[in-house]
Amino acid sequence: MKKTVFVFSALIVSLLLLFQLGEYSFLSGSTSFEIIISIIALIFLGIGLYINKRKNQLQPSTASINYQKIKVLGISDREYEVLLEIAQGLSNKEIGDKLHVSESTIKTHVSNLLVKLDAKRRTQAVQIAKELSIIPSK
Amino acid sequence: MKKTVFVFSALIVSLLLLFQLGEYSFLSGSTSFEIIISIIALIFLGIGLYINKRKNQLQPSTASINYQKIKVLGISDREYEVLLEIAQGLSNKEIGDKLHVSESTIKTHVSNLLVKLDAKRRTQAVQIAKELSIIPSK
DNA sequence: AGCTTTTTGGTACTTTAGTATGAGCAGTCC
DNA sequence: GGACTGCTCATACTAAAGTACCAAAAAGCT
Repeated sequence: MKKTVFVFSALIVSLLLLFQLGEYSFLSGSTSFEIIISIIALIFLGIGLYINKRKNQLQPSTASINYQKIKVLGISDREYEVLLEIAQGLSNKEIGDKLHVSESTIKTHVSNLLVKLDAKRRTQAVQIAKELSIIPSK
Repeated sequence: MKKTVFVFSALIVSLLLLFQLGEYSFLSGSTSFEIIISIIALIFLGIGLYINKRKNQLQPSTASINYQKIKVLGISDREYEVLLEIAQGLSNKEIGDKLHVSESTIKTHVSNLLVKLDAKRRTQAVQIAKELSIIPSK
């Protein structure tokens, strides 16, 4: 991928040089115009790619969560919090400690989550939740 | 790869068109210079963002698995198979049926995996494995 | 062939997960 | 104020998951 980009970039640059040095620029009689166009084109291409990089770096964590689907499934705020902790691999006891409630409460939440996500196990619930993009995939 | 070639081909073509347009506008006298510049800027910004999108769509699925790390951790082929099934949310019994071995065998594999991945639970093992990029994140 | 690793399987046991049911409490909605 | 929803917690139970330890084929390596 990177090599291809580099090769084509080099191709474009050489094309520009050809226009500059070749007969085309002679016929048009306007040497400076193409230079300006090229520079602007490259600058804005660079800007587009920069936004790309920015987005790529931000998205994996933010990765558009489908809040609409959470509502449709009837998952409450607290249940969703528990779901996130399950995805982190915590036990019911650990989640209870983290959210300052008893293990019993977590068990209730988990049980409700399994029904709402149509899962048999917490591992399956996590998989389904990621498939539905209601929790980040990493 | 093919898409990248296509994108850059389109880029070159649009460059040629712009030169043509530039030539024409100069010959015809005084077409607004700023408008041409703006159009060029927008087109190339669009191209940059298009490359962005393609990259974003390709990466999650291709998401290079770190086979090196699997070896370093000493995870065997069979253990890795089991790990993938765990990530899919299957129970030990279900994995056993799928791989045509007993539940006991799967338990042994899982136990070994937990040690090698330094996890306490299978959910945590999945999380760690995804963090280390040794299994796909979705 | 001899050695090592992997894969397989078992028993016995502890721990965690999940189900079913009931119940109290706070806030919201007519 | 009653109905409703969400959050909390408990008990009692069943079902998985996980540990520890052992052992024997199967496959790889030298």
